[in-house]
Amino acid sequence: MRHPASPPPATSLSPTPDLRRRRKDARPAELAAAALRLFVDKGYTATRLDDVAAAAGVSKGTLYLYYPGKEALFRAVIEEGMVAALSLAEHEVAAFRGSTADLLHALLIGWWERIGGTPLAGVTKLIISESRNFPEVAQYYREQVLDRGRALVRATIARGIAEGEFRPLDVDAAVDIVIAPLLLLAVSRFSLPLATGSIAPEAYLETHFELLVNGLKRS
Amino acid sequence: MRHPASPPPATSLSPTPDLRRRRKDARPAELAAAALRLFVDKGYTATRLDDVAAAAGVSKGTLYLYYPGKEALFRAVIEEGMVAALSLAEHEVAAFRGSTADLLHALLIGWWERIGGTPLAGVTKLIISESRNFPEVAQYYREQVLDRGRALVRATIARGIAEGEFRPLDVDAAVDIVIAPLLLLAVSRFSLPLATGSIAPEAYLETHFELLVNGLKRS
Amino acid sequence: MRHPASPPPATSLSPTPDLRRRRKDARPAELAAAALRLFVDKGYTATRLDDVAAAAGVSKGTLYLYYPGKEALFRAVIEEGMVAALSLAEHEVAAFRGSTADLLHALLIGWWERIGGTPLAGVTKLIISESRNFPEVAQYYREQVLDRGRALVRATIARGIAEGEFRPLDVDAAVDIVIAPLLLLAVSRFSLPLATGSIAPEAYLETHFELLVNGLKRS
Amino acid sequence: MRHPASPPPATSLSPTPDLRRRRKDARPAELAAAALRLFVDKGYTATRLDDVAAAAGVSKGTLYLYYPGKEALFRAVIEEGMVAALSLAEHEVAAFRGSTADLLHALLIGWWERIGGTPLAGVTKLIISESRNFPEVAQYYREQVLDRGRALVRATIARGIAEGEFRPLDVDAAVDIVIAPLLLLAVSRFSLPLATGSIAPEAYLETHFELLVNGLKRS
DNA sequence: AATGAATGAGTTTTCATTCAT
DNA sequence: TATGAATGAAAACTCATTCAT
Repeated sequence: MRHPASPPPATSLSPTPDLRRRRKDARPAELAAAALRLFVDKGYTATRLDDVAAAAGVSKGTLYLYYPGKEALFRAVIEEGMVAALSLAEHEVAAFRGSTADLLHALLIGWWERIGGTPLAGVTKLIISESRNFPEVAQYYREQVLDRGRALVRATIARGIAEGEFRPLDVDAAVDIVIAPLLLLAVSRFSLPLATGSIAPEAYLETHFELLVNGLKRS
Repeated sequence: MRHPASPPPATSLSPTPDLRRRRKDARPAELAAAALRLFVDKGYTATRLDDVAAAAGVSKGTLYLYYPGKEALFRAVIEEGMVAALSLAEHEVAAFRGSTADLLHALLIGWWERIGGTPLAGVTKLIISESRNFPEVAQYYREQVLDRGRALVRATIARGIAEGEFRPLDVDAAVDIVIAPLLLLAVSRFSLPLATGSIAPEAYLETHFELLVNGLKRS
Repeated sequence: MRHPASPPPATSLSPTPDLRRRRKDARPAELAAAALRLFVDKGYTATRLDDVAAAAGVSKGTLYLYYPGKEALFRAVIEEGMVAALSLAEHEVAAFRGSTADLLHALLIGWWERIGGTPLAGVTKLIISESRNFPEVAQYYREQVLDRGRALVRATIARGIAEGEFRPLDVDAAVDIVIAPLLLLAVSRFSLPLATGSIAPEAYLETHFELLVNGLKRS
Repeated sequence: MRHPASPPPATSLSPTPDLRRRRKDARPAELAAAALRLFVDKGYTATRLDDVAAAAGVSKGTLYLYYPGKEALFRAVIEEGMVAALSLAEHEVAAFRGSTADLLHALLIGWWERIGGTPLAGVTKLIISESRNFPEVAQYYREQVLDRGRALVRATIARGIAEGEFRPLDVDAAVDIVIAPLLLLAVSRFSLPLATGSIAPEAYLETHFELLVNGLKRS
């Protein structure tokens, strides 16, 4: 604890209060979160910046204090959050001890908890809808999210084959079969129920896992 | 009334009446095809009717002779083609004689030939992107396309179980697992390669089928 | 008069009436004229395209049918009219027969009639005000208008010296002294009366000429 | 009340009070100088107060501590400096002893040294560009600067005529001819080289003077 | 039927001004 | 005094829709 006799240095040069500072620091993320919600719901072009501002509780002009324009806001929305979630998953896979089936199960559950069941899942719909209009952003997403996610699943399946737990098969194709239902589940949350005619996401994932493993497992 | 056997006299004021008639009859479909291409590529809101008209080789005003507005054009794009393809599939399934695995295989191949590999596949991306903005259209698509397609797959799996070819399992969830890779494949053609990192669609479908059956089949 | 038996060829392919065509052809010049008036009066930035459209009697959107944006309108305003007037003057100078003093007088009068006394004079104020904001346009104006105009005066003075009518002097500097009052007169019409405290432009030009010649003429 | 001989104790809460005071007193002039530079370069409307503040090294809010708004800043820019320079010239003319030609020469040189060659010359371009948007400011400038400057030249020419050094002529028109090249020279420094195609300002002024006098002087 | 010029409501973006700190 | 985050009115530009021809 600081000695009571020493007053805090009166820095007259930095009178900016903490409250304002904290607000300013949090703004970009708040704005991006509001934008994500609306972009995912209505699409990029159909979303008005007026609405984004209103959803974030600021005026239209304030948006431009933090992002130079609508497209920059879009980039921020795509390039945020997802990458952090992936890094976490990569560490977990590296540290996992147990059967490959359990690892695969952990991957599915982890995906749901940190991506599929969160607002981040909307990014999937957004990137599907807008990739043609933003090729560089799509490129970034592909390299930093899709390819890394696919590598994670590929390593897991390869591990299962190497250890004799899974039968030999076309690993790349299997990766797609693992991933496809996840992506559809994510997209379904923000559009039509393309997947999961009626069942809950958790049950859906369990069935997916069960089918997968019984298909992959050496009979 | 015109006599059926006598062709209309080709006056200089109405040259090539047949050609124009044929052209006129084909117009709506041509316009819808052009609109589909652009809607799928850029999204509904970002597509300008100017561009649709140009792509169809007509003037902007002409669009309004065939469709009352942009939204009507969108409805036409969604509500056309897909339903016909489904009816065909329904008849084929009903008439199929052979193992259920073969039927499932025929379904996947038929889907690719009549939907997945054609411009119609773009409707899938379009519905994902725009369903929130057009709830009634989404409702129509769900009932007339998704539900009927899912019913087809469900009947097939149920047939396999009933005949002892497949092991008993949660049929509804299995339907999703069957369908998800198809939808992702369709969407991938018009956005990012979400599925099929590198392999050809046909090989992708074969692997999907192989994995499915070895997972479904009683071991 | 056309023979009554020969009907005008019914070109069903070009139903565009002359009236509309004539209107469309005249539009760019009408818009540029309105823009010139407002740009000169208020300045480029302070002029609203809404006002330009209103002054031209069209809607805002119509402007964009003829010019891709505000800057293009500015370019058109600067790059039109002045050059044609200059070409005319160049021909007149080349064809002139008479004393150099008379030629100089004709130049001043001709300038007033075709530029200084017309709306074109406003371009001078406009280019002064905006040249820093539009370097390429300024470059064009300098080469196509200023330099050519200056060359005209220079040739005239050189002619006078060569024929012994004027005394030898620094021709380039003299050119500026000839031109400066003209430019100020033009600018004065659209801003403050920088020149011509009170007298009429014609009298102003006559005095300018008289002073010039009595300064140039061999005493 | 503070004793005049004892300087204020330099407390840690108000460091460098003298410097700050001096800074504070100089602020309005510093701000006006920065504003002049930018207004002249880009025009009044196209200049952002953000940029003025940045150029003066203060924050945007600080501007409003010294001027109530953008227009007030414009007024200050116009109404400062020029008047002082004129008063000086008026005194010099009144006290001048020598030939009228020498006086005229001194006027031209003095103008260049105290106005034409300094940032003040920019005011000329600014007034030309903006007079229509600020009629009262233009009125002030006309009365306090233009009319007084013109009176100075008029008195000089009249003196020459009265003393038999110049031939009789229309004095008002002659004033314009004297002034026009100066104004153009000033404007040229901040826009296109309307005057002085290539020569240096000093040589330009000397030629102007020589031409003028040889035109004014009794032959 | 077909055209395409014209419209004006709607959207993005800018910036003078305010005000809490 | 000084700051700079926040505002919102205003301006450039777009595009679905209309309609005279």
